[in-house]
Amino acid sequence: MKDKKTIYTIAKALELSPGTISKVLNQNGNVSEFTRERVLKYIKEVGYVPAKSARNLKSKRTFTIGVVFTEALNIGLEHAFFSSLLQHFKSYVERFGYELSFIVRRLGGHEMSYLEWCMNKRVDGVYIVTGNDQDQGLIELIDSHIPSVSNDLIFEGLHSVVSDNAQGVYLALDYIKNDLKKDKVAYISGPLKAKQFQERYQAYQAYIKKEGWYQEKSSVVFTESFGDTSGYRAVLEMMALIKERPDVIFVASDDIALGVLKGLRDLKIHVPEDIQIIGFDDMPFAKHFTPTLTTIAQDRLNLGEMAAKILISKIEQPDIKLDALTRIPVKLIVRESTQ
Amino acid sequence: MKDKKTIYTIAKALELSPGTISKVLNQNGNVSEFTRERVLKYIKEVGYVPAKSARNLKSKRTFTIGVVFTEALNIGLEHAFFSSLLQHFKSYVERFGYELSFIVRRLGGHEMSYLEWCMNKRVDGVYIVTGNDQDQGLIELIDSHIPSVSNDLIFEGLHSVVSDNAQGVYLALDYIKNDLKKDKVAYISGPLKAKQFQERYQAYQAYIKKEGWYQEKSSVVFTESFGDTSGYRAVLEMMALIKERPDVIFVASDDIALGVLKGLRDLKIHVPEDIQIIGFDDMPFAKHFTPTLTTIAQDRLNLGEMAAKILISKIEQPDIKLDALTRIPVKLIVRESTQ
DNA sequence: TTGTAAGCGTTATCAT
DNA sequence: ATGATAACGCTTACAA
Repeated sequence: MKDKKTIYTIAKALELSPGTISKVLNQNGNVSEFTRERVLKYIKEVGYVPAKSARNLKSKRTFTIGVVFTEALNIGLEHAFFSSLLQHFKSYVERFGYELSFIVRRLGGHEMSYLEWCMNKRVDGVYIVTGNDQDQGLIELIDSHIPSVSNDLIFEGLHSVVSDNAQGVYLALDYIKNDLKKDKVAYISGPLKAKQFQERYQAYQAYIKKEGWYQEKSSVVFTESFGDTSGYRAVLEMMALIKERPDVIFVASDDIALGVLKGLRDLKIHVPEDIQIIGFDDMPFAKHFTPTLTTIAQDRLNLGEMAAKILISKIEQPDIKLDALTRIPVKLIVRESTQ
Repeated sequence: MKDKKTIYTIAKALELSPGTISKVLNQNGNVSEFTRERVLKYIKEVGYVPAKSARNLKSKRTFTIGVVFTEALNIGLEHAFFSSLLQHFKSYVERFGYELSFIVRRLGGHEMSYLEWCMNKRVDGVYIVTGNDQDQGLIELIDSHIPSVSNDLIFEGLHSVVSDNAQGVYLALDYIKNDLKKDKVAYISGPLKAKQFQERYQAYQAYIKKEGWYQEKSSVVFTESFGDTSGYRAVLEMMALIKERPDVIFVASDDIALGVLKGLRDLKIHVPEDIQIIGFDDMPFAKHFTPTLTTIAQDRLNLGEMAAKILISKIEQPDIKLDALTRIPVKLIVRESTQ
């Protein structure tokens, strides 16, 4: 086992002072190009890496980003869509030397708010993978001076990186119109308390209105919650109440669409022969549904990486101003549930 | 914003010395019960939490566990089964004040081995969610003095917490024999380079032999890899070569079983009418397969938590000896793919 | 351009 | 039982 290396041992080996080593490590201060090279070379040679704890202690920076993964759903990492965002975010920030730390509500026996936690841990920034916008603690956090970014919530004062929901809805509806040549469509939405479902619903309404497509009261159903069970209930309700059976049902998320598919199967309504289905998200499993699901693919890689990029720039260049909302384009993936 | 709290501010407020505060925080040293209570109460009141970086710097402990998530599969958090283990592990260790940090191979521009990383970060222990047992770097890490535990790999010198694979195989085969009343069975195995697949295969062989069940050469097929694509190929191969069509195919993992289901569908072989399928794992999506999958459920909660528990005790009581292998019972979940 | 030295907030070892 | 004080390994003025 190699013995412990510190800037002192390095300084001694190179007959320099610790301060100088520190300067080359932090690429600031004045160091001659020659010394710089020499130090860098030696460091690489012996595989030295600065002790984070010491650096953090002194510099008040931790190179750590706090992650908010809402506990409402309480499935955390098991949720495929958000895990995927997190995965991409993580890979990106790691390239810049940051690491992630999940924000936990209790530390050392003391129950604490998000903000308290972040201040105690001295995270450099906060990444909200998914959160609950009713959560006062979250709002307090967002309103604080700590840089933050979200891949989910959208609201005042928070920088969000989200999919272009309106574009997604138009893509789906254009496809129904131009390729499927249908115009009797129904819509199953997630709960409107989520801003993203609001956006999708508004776009849907706008499109329908513009095209003057047939709609009846039950052509739109809102689910109570987010999972497939909600979708199952919603489609049963819709089929029970609707007068003219739609040609296509557009479902606001794949999770919900999974339940819709199941509901239709139980009703002996065939997909895509009797009714065609289009989802939204392209969650990893959508391609394994039976039938495989046509859907609007969110660009998870881009969502996660863009959020990472923005957060890092907010941390490292606090002065530059950024737009509060970044939209990531989506695209249509055609599979078996439409034809 | 409350002002920053340190043991100094606390000491001052309570008219004590910083050292005393430190002592009560660390439950060691001599502090009168009275002072203890007083400090504890005050700390809770103002929501103080020790600055980790300072503590780490001084104590050489980080209360951090390094996580190895093999890069071979390269899907990391997106893999539902392992994410789930990680999630449970995480929840458990957090209750004891530990946090997780993913082991990354390059830090600050320097490419490094697992062991180097762990030493530099000074993690207290290592958790291998999933790893590649060919990986020299991993082996070096395991052989080091750093406490470690695995939920996947099994080998010399490593403490593993894994499912009782043999029990799982017996459960499935007993079910086939006693409930399904069948005895013409085939087996699709994952690659034997994974120890867990070895165990399952051995148990299968032993059972078949004991019962004297019919087997031909193609009654067992090994996939090349882990995903559903492998399963698809394997079942096509099996169906092409096998002489007497089996009543039941037992598949060594749900991931692979997904592909098997798809393969059979393409072959117009109905499940469960023509052939019944039993998987292994009970990954979160198995209940959404079409048909839903009968499978051997691994107890993910228990696997993750037991690994956590063991690792913490190895860290905190290095002297006590533990068995090198902990088996977690599995159970049979009957769904639509058998009848 | 480089060296010196004072912290950063803890813990741990001595004194008291 | 409590209080001073010296590390821990780094950053950052400031001095040389």
